Amino acid sequence: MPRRITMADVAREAGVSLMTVSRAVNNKDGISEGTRQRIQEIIDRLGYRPSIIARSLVTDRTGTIGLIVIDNSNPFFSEIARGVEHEAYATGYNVFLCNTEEDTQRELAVLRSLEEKRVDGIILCSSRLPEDDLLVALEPHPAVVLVNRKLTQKHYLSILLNDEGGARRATEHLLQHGHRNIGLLAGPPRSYGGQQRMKGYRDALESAGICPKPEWTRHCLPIVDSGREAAADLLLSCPDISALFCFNDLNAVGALQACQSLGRRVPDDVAVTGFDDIPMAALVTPALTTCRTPTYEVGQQAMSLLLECINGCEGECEDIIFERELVIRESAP
Amino acid sequence: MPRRITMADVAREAGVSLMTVSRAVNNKDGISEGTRQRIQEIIDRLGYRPSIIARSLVTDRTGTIGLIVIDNSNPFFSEIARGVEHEAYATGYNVFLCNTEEDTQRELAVLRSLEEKRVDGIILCSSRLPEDDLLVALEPHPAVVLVNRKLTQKHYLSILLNDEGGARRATEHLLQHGHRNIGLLAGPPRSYGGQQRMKGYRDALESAGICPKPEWTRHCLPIVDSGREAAADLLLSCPDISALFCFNDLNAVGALQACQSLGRRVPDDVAVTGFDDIPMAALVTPALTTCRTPTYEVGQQAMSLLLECINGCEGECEDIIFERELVIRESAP
DNA sequence: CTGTTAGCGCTTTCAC
DNA sequence: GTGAAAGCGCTAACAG
Repeated sequence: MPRRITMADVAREAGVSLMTVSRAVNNKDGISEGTRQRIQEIIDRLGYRPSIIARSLVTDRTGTIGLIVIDNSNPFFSEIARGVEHEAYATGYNVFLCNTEEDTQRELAVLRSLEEKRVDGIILCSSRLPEDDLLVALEPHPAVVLVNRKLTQKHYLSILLNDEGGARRATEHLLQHGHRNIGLLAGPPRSYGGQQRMKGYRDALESAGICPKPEWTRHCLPIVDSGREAAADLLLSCPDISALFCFNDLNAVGALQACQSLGRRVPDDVAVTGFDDIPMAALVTPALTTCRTPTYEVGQQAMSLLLECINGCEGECEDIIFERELVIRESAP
Repeated sequence: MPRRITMADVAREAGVSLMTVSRAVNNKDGISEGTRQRIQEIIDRLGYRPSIIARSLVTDRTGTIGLIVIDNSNPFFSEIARGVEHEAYATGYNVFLCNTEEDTQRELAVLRSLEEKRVDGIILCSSRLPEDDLLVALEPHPAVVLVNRKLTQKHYLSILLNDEGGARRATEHLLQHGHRNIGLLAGPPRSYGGQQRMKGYRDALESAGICPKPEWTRHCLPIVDSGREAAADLLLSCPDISALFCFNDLNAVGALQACQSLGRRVPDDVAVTGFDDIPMAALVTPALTTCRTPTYEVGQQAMSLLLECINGCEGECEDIIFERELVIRESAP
C-alpha cells in the first residue's frame, strides 16, 4: 500500500502553499480562478482525497450522524433508516446505523461509541432506556432527535407518533363491531410507543364502559414469532376473547398464524388489528387492519430536524407529530 | 456547550503525563496497576471520552467500515445490514450504511465519500457499476468485500451466491410440472445476480429443448410495483405463458397481484416463483415458491471476511459461496 | 490573492 | 514504570 496523497503533495506539485490548496478544495474565495483550476487538475491527476478525519480534528465537525434503531430487519425501522439516509446523502452526511436488539446495555454502549466517534448528532428511535439513564447518555451529544419517545424531565427535539390516538381509534373500531373482550399484545414493556398504545386501548375500553382486564394483556417482542406465541397463549387462556389489538404488524401476523393453528377464523371468530402498516400488512391473508405511519417521511423529517439542530437553530426548531391513520382491511373489517 | 474533556485534562488532574493516560485508556502495559486505577477513576468522574478522530489521525485506523446496498427497505438488504452490524458491533466497529437506490452516480459518490471518511474497509453489495468504473473506484480502498458480484479482470474477496444454480433449479421445477412457456422477470439489467439468474433460466430451458424466447423477458426494478407492471405486461402480450420466474420475491408478489387483477389463478393458470425467501414470501397467498439465501449469515460472513482482510491475512482469505436452496410452496407446488 | 504560524487530540519513539 | 518531543493532515487567524 503506497502512502496516501496528502494536501502537501498537491501543494508541492502545484508550487503553492497548503492554504491555497485548502481554499481550492473547500471552494473558498481568496484564490484566483486560474490557480483554482490548476490545483483541481492536479488533485484529479493525483487522485487526492481530503481526509475528513484530519479536517474534523480542527473544525470539530465530522459530517457523520448516528442512527440508533431496535432492529433494522423490522420494516418499520429499515424504512426510517432509508428516509434518514436519503436526507443525509442529500446534505453530504454519512450515517452510522446501529441496532440495539432490545438490549439496553447495547444501547448505552452504542451511544458511547458514537460519542467517541464524534458524530455531529444522533437520531434515537424507540429508546428502551429508563429516563434517568437516557438523560445521562444523551447529555454529551451535541445534537439529538428522539423518535417516538418523550421524556418528562427534559425536552429533546422529537418526532412523535400519535400512538395513543391510533390505538384508541383501532380499539373503538373493534368496539363498534360488537367486540367486548379485546386482547392486547402489548409489545415490550419498556417501549414508550407500547405504553401509549396501551393507554389508548384502555381509554377506549373504559369509555365504552368496559374494564380492561389484566389477563387480556400479554407483553411480547415486536416480531412475528413472539406475537404468535403470545396470541396463542392469550386465546387459550381467555377463550372468550373475540378480538386482538396487536402492538405492531409483525405481532399481528403472528396472531394470524396462532388463530390459524387454533382453528379460529379471522375475522369471524377473532378480529385482529396491527400497527405501522408495513408493506406486508396489505399482503397477508386476511389483509391487516392497522394504523399507518409515514415511516419514510419520519426518517426524512428526523434528519432534517437534526440538521437544523446541528446548525444551531436553538429554540426555533419544533417537534413534529405524525398521526396514525386507521387503515381498515379484512382482518377487522 | 462547554469544551470537551481531553486527555490533557485527565493527565493534569491525575498529575501524570499524557502518555500515562494514553496507556491506561488503551490498556497497554508499562504502567503500574495503582496509577491505572487512579486514572480510570478520574476518567469516569470527568466523563472523558477518547477522540477516535484524533487517534485515527495517527494510527490510520478509524474503526469504521462502509456498507453499500441498493435499498435498505428491501428485506434482502436490511437483513444483510443487520448481520454486518451485529458482527461489527461485536468487534468494536461502526458501520456507515449507504443506499445507492439503483443510481450508479450515487454509488460512485458514496464510494468516494467513504474514502474521504477513511473507513477501514467496505462491503459492497450488488454493485451496479460497470467493471471498469468499479475497478477505479475500489482501488483506493484498503479493504473490500464484494457481495454477489464477480469481476473478470481482478479478484476481490467476495461472498458469492449461486444464483445461476438456484435459477436453474427453480426453472427445472417449473419444467417438471409441464410448463413450457416460462416468462422471466429479469430484474435490473446491470444486476450481476440478475444476469446469473437469467443464465440459469436459459440453461434449464435449453436443456429441456426449449428455446427461450426474448419476448418472454421483461426487465424491472426489484420492487413490488415494478414486478406487477412487468408481469401484467408480459401476461398480456404473451397469453400462452403459464409460469413466471421472478428476479426476487418482491417482483413475485407483484406478479401475484398482476395475476389477480387479470383474473389468472395462481398456481393453476400461472405458476410463480420468487427469489431470496424474504419473510413475506411465506406469508402471502399463495405462499411463494422461492430460492432461499441465508441473508443474515451473508452479512455476518461478509463482515468477518472484511475483518480478516483489514487485519491483513492477504491470500489466506477465501471467497465464500452460498447455495440458493429451492423452497417449494403453493405458488408453484 | 497568497503564505506563515500555530494547534486540533492523540500515539509513536526514544530517553530516563 | 514514566515522560518529552515530534508529528499525523488539516484549517483558523493573521500577515503580507
